[in-house]
Amino acid sequence: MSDDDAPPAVLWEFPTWLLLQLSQPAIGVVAQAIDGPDRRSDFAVLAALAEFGPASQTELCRRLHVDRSDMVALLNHLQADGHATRAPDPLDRRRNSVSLTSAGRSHLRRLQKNIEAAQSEFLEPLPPSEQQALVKSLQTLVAHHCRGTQR
Amino acid sequence: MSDDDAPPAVLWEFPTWLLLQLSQPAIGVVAQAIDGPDRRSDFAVLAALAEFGPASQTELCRRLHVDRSDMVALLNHLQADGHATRAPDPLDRRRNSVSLTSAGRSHLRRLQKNIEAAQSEFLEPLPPSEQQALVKSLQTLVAHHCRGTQR
DNA sequence: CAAATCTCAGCGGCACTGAAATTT
DNA sequence: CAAATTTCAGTGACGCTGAGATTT
Repeated sequence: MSDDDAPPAVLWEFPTWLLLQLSQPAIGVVAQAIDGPDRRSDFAVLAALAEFGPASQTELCRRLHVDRSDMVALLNHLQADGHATRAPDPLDRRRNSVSLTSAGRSHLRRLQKNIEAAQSEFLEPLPPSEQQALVKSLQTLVAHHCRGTQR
Repeated sequence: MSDDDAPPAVLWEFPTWLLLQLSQPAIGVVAQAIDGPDRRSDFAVLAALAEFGPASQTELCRRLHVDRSDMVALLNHLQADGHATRAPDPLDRRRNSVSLTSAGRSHLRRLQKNIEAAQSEFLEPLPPSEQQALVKSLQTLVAHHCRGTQR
């Protein structure tokens, strides 16, 4: 009987350990929600393009904390799926101007609905007041710890 | 001026995204605290052995949510460093009885002090009451989402 | 010329799978 | 025999680095 699978008590008090434990469920619940060949950051890229308009790859990297190399692969996929386009920026031809296609826009809407449902599912064990407080605390920590971690 | 590196507003409301953003800082602050060749799960293994006594590899996997293959590599390192030993379990010779050495025990003490400091640093942007509430909420989510995810 | 942007090749840690060897 | 345990080989996503090509 009993907790043969209980983790050491020390870990249970370490927020960084709890957080890492939750990474996998967080990835899983979202992966299940998007239920397709999409990478996890596809939605983030589409959302950034929708909110801020066409952007260079470097700007997307800055906004989303994604590595420049990974952004290349990400956009290769989005482009192959017809969700985004790359065009040389006439103002600075070193840059690619990345734009959302109309197919990409509707794909984004679909993804957003599913991912929002996944968020609710993820927070479901907490009462609403704790849900709000948790999100607020996480926002504070992200704002403090995720500053200029990209190049 | 202004927020040229602001993420899309939608993401900012997604707890799973916030959580994933915090993974890297969480890993970083702990990595800096242990400041050595230790893998991130070394401390967890040592703590489990200290709290529950000698255990089989499968039991450690269950407790720590670590894959059986990764546990092999983990113990190879701990054994090479003289922090843990493997001995065939006389009661069931399929099992290895993994034990903490005295060197491992003192290594654990040193690690724990440093990692506890890292936790404080990680939570430092939050007022103490929010720190407590956050840990409590994370514990609830882990308890709910991390059930039998191992084999 | 130096600096910025994009691309590609590759590395290392990590979570995981499948299969073999041993033992119950 | 089936099932459990450990081990190894290999896969794939991910974060990252270094170097080359192009443009400013």
